[in-house]
Amino acid sequence: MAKDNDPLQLTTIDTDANGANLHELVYEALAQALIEGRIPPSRSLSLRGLAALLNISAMPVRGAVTRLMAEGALELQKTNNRLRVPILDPSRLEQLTTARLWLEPELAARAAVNADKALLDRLRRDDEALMRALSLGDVAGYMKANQDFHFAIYEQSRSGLLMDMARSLWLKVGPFMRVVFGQLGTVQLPKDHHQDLINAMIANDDLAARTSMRADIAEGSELLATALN
Amino acid sequence: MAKDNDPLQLTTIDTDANGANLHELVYEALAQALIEGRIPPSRSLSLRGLAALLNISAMPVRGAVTRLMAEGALELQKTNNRLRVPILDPSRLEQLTTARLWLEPELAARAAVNADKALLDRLRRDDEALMRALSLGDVAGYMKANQDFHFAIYEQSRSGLLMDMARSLWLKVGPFMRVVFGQLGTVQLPKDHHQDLINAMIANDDLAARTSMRADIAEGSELLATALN
DNA sequence: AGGATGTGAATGTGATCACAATTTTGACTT
DNA sequence: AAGTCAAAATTGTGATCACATTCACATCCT
Repeated sequence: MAKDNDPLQLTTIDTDANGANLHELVYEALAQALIEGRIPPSRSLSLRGLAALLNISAMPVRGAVTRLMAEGALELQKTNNRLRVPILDPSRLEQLTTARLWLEPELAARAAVNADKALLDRLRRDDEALMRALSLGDVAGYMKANQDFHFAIYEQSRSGLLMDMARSLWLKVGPFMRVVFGQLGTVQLPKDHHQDLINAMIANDDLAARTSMRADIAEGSELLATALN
Repeated sequence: MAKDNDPLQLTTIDTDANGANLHELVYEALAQALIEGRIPPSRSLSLRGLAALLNISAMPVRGAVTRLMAEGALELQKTNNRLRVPILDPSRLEQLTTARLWLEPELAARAAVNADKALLDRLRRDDEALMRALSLGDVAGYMKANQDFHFAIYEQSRSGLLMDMARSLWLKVGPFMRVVFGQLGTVQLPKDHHQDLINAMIANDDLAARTSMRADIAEGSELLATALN
């Protein structure tokens, strides 16, 4: 049954007063939880359990989970029919990193061309939130602020298909980033490239944006790789 | 209701004598149909229609279609609740091409390192089938042989995650490739780079594999771009 | 005749039930 | 007290039903 002290902190589903479908809302809630690392890899989920947690039927949860399994963010272990976050073995991590190291610099370069004042305001705000979380030792807050920062940029690229690919990659790394970053503590988390990225956006310098983003991803992935091997 | 003369030619679902789930089989049948371009962009599908076509309930079809919508291979038009292949506008095609031009050469390079005799045999067989289809003016046969050729290589890369990304991209181009290639006729379809790819695999030359694959994708995408603009 | 209109069919979505397979549990045995 | 085994609860999957919305088409009115 549903635990009251739920560590997942799923966004409460607004059953009515919303145009979207229910399974869409469930998907977004679960996806956000995965990206922010609120679903630990060890945790085993169940359709009915999640449904009870959200006070809805199991049906929309099934749809949402099906989608997440389709993009490899969740998997159903065939041996024991258990729903889990797929283990990030070295090979998987290497492929994920390779893809991110190409895709996200590309998105940053495209965003630099389109950058405007609204983006800069948002980036500065997200960066402040990130630094604040770092000083407070708040890993969860760091994860969320970091995601906001990155996807504010990707959004500006106006390349929805590539951005969706990036989001799908974040879905798979999120849970493990959370674990590793929690082990390391906020002091060691990457942050130095964010100012470079902001500067690149100000100057509409796509080349600088590309290299800065690449450095940012490389640093974060390095932490993951050393911790997981 | 189900038309008897069904142009989709969905693989008949083997209800029993199979370990996999039903919605998994439906997914594979639909995905294969999309990649081979047997589902024209104009065609509107329905859950119950497909279910009747396969002599099963609408439930597994729902699961399969949900997955395909998740990866952007199908979409549900919000205005009229109709299930269709998403239109490949110029922006979408550009992003798709950009992604393929990075991803698939990378997969080819990895495959070249692992290439063995079994792969070469399979590539030669697929290439023969491709040439045969070309000479017969059989666009559908060309699509299938071309897919077999490419994914035999990608399989050899032993990079499942990246290969899945590639498959997801093919899902989105397939229907439009079929249309455009049908308009052009088999004479103009790309084929010259396949022998280069085979040679690169023989020599375990990852660099040559990368450039040949890039040329192959570029040529095919060029045809698409000129036809769709 | 041509356009508005209303009725029935078909759509995706969600809930509920049934079922086989698995896990967990709890009582019983040694 | 520890191991064993059967009963009960839980799992994902699939079928069936209900419902609001939308589409298609025949009908009617002007």
